[in-house]
Amino acid sequence: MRRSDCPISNVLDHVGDRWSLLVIRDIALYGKRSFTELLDSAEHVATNVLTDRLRRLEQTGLLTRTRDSGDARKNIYRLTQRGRDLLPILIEMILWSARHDPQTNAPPELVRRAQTDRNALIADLQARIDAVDGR
Amino acid sequence: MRRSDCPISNVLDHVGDRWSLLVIRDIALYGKRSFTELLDSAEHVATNVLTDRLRRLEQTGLLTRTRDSGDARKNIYRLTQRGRDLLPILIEMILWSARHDPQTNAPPELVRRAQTDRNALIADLQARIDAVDGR
DNA sequence: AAATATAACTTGCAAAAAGCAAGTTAAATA
DNA sequence: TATTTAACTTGCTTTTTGCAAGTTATATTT
Repeated sequence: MRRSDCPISNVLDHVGDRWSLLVIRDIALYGKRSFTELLDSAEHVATNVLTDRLRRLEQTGLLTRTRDSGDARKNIYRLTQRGRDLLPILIEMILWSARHDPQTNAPPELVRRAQTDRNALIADLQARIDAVDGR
Repeated sequence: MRRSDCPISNVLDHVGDRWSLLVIRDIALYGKRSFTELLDSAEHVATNVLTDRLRRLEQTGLLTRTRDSGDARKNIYRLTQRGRDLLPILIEMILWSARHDPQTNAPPELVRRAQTDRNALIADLQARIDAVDGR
């Protein structure tokens, strides 16, 4: 499983594929929490791949799965603190694309705050996640 | 090729696999510049995969390939500005592992500077890359 | 000059992962 | 009761990865 003791390699062992960080993104930034919501993204992940990624992310402690108390068919996927702490990596990716690939739709206001007010932005985004999760 | 206009997805389209960012790491942080040096990492990438990743990273403008003037067998792989600008992402990955997986060998001094003196650290790392590349 | 070594691949093949469509099960809604 | 929805699961094909061996051009050693 773990390829080396390198901290970068370690992160890639968790989320170093084309889908895992998109799941994290959808939960962290778009407030998605259920399987069908996560399925419904512009990148069109296959159901079996999404099932697999959710299981792996749960197993490695990046998110939790609970049954919806209101609708027993639904699972609710929430980020753990480990998962929420991937936010800075997502932010840096947004900044990279904003700089080097302006065709992507990085929200200008978010980019501006990330550059001027990084820590406060991250705190705000964390707070928003907590709010959605009722914390 | 591009799955969506999302800036995060865009970065993953470039380096969203288990090897590309390790190549970037080895060039940016360990001063490696040739194929054999890049082969010789703890994670043991296969030659055909390394060849493929170098070609892709070159095609998407993250690095350049030139012949070594001293030894005509050697290629020299250097990061472009696009590639060097991935450094903040690598830094955040190191911080994540330092926090959540202390078994990894994140250099404590680098972690400390990343937390207290982020911009200066990144400038220093950039300068070191430039120095290796003779800029 | 000939033999050996090195750098950077390339090829072939088996195994793993991804992608796609269709099917399944349990729970909710009409 | 019939239909819809949520979350998978299965089967199958394509793509990617991993591993070992082979190739070509250049450099070094004898």
